[in-house]
Amino acid sequence: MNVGEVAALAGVTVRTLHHYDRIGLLSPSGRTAAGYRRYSAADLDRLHQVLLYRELGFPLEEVATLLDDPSADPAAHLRRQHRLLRDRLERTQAMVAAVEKEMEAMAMGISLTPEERFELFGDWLPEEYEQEAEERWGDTEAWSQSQARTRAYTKEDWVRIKAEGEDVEARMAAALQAGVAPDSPQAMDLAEEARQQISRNFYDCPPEMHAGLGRMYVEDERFTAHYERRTPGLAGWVSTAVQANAARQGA
Amino acid sequence: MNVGEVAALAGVTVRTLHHYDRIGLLSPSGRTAAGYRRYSAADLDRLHQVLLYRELGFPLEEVATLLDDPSADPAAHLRRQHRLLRDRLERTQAMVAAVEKEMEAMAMGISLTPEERFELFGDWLPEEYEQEAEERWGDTEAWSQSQARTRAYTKEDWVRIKAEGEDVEARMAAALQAGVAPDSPQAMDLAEEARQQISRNFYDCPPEMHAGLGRMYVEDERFTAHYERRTPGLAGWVSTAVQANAARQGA
DNA sequence: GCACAGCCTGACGTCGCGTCAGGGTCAAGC
DNA sequence: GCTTGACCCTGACGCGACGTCAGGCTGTGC
Repeated sequence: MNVGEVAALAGVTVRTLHHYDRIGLLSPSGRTAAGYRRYSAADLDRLHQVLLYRELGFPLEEVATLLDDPSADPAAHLRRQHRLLRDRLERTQAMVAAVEKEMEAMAMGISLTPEERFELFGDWLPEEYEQEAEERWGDTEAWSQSQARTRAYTKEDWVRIKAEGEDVEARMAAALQAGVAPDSPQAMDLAEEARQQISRNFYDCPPEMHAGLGRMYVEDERFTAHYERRTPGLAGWVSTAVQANAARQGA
Repeated sequence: MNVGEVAALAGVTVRTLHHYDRIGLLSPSGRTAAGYRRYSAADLDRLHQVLLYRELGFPLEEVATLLDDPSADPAAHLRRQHRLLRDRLERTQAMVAAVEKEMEAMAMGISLTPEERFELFGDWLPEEYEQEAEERWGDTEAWSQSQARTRAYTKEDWVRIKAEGEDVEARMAAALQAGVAPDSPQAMDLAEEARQQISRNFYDCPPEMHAGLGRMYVEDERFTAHYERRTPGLAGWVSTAVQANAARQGA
């Protein structure tokens, strides 16, 4: 792909891509004879990561070191991005609540003190700090353990993990065909097994998050197709089971 | 207050305040004989607005015109901030969902297409655009009408509005003392009346938002005190009634 | 074969501050 | 009354992440 196409796809300007090339953050993997930049699928992948981290407030130099860190596999990036995004979500919710509070205070004729108003800004570590905390977290045992966990997978590990996943999926398909209701305890147990498998092998997946994934299984055709290829109706069955299981866990 | 104190309170640097002074965005209302900047409560108020709009991605110059616009009263700013924050909330939720989708895709061995990955960035109007849309919205009839609505209040209007609020509160207190259950239809009707009053006189307050306010009545001592001063137990009663009413409306 | 969109490389401009430098101010303690 | 150390002032330069020309080459549809 040429710069213009990439820029349009990613929602950035051509100048931005030039800039990323110049500073070595994202150099296209090829050039035409005339010197035109040519971006590969892998380049797009990297650009995606860059834009995510950039939106999360990281300076570009920092982004480069993050992405070039050989000890960070894709799963590690996803985990970090997920955590940072959830932090941001919390912060935004707090700000919405604060504004609603002010609205209500106005309607009731109460006036808030400056301290109350600045609460959000005061004890808020600006986004730069997030990465600092992130770096510190990065050195913690739990983190590096979980990181080491996925990184240390050998080819055989992957085969085993794949097989585990296959196994649960097959048992779900069998249950569906045997007429087991997706909100039955048996189905929920299978869903729970799948959840724990994800948590063990990939990333921490609390019930609430698993419920979100369950919804996606029927909303996103890619995932629907994955299940439907095995057995028609399986996507919906798994989706319901996963959500029922999450509800059972109190999510 | 001196610059240092203000900076500490607001979570910004002294240099930032100097900068805002230089560009005329926020000039302290006074100086000491020695030239020290002295910030009043009104200055703090303005700083608060500045920081909010800044965090929402507005360039400082834009912030200045927004805040100096004589046709925008405090309520108008709150409404705008509320809308922008809710947009941001939605966007962040979408990003969280996207990352979770990628995590799951990885676990399932599916790989997403670049188009899917860039969806978020593609059709997303970067925050600058928000203000543009905002400005366009700003010229729409509905908006200027509602803006004119609050701005046009005379002193008598305020007295009337205050009286309206007093009236509903008094009837709520009476209901409480008469032993009316806060989740009874009668209580919910009073809550609904209060909600419509807010929507009429101040800002659009859908049931869902009203429910959030209801929670605040018991969580925030300022609002709790407002109700408890009138009648002990009223804060909790109103809170329950408001939330029950919101639930009744399907929120 | 030519118009016109798209690509290239400098190079300078901008925004929102960070970071000195060089010097006055103020409250506390001796 | 004098020092000391924290706090304040005004320039002035620097920086990150691009925006915005300028001047010139490339690729394609008619």
